[in-house]
Amino acid sequence: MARNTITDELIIETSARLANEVGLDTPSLKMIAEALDIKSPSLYNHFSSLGDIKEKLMIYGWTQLGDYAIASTVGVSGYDALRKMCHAFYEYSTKNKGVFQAILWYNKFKSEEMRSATTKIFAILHKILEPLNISSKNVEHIIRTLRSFLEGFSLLVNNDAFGNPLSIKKSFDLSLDIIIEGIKSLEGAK
Amino acid sequence: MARNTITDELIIETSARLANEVGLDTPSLKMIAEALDIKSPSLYNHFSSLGDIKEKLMIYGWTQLGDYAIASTVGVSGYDALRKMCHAFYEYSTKNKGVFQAILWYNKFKSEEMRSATTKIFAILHKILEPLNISSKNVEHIIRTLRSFLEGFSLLVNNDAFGNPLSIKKSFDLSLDIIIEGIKSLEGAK
DNA sequence: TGACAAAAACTAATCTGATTAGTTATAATA
DNA sequence: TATTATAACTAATCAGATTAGTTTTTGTCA
Repeated sequence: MARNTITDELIIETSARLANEVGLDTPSLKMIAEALDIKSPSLYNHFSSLGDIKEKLMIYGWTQLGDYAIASTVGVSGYDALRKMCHAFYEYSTKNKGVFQAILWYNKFKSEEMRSATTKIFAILHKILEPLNISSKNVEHIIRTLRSFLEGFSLLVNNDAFGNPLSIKKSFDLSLDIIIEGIKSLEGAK
Repeated sequence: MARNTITDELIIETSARLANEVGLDTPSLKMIAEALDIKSPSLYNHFSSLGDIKEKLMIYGWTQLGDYAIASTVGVSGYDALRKMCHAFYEYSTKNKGVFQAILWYNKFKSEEMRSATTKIFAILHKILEPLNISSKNVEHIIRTLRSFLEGFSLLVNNDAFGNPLSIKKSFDLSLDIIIEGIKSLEGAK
């Protein structure tokens, strides 16, 4: 062993902070190294490339986002829990823009590590949705609907893609109303 | 004037093709120049930087996507038109992955050119939604819902972010059902 | 028709940042 | 205390974007 002040975790946390401050594409090995007070080639003792760091950042992000979303559902259930979780997702994504950018690169088939970083949050989503009288074959589809909306909305907000005259919060709440009412009426009709 | 075989448009079209083939982040000035059979510094006679090219690609993408989406609604109206337009959006986005990646960078406040590239499609969306008995103050919010869902879903598909056991087409159609039913029931209740 | 001026292409050079090679220092452990 | 693996360092390489300066082309106008 040798000087072990700098851990892999510390590097990822530092990269996350920098990415949130300046955007994901911007932090270079140089910036990360400087923030840690080492020289950039030393980072190769921990990661194989800048791309590798970004990938680990994605996994770190999913884990954090998952924990945060799950924590938000404590003590509630049903559609209330679903709403809380969506709000938590949105909050995390817009307060951690750089990490969220990394999260968007998620590719289910890339590695076991990636899949497992998202297992928990999917399991909780299932637990929330299953008692709601939704046909089990539709639960999986509905999770895709929610995910698409949440990632899309957060991305648009982070990019200032919405015109400003209209409240973003109202758009988000109304969107959730629409989706939840849509689920109810569709499943009621079944 | 001088040798005018290579136009700005040709450069953007070539970049679009390359981006769709290898991903937006990948095409370098070198690749673009090689595809056009010129040297990379010559590109600076047309664009100020690689970032500039990507921005023009975004505008090109929004224009193409807009035209394609609008064309899809010819001869239909109401929720049918809405569905067609959504399908067209999805189709374009997943068949032009690189350009779609650029489209995601859209920032409403960045330039007049960008705003105007999206004016047409928003105008048509308004025309479709307004006769549907939706309160006018909600039309704008609902457009945000749709946009979020469409961009999010396409992004997830392009990244192979969905597990495969389940049909993506069914997810998309069910999602549209949910959103449309949600709009109806919400507006009916008003 | 022929010379000019603007535009576009070229080559050569610079700069930055990622990555690799090879060396040195440190800390755990036997 | 000597060994050894690891992590950090410096120096070097490489690639790609960008800039500087030069040459070529072509539409235009006298």
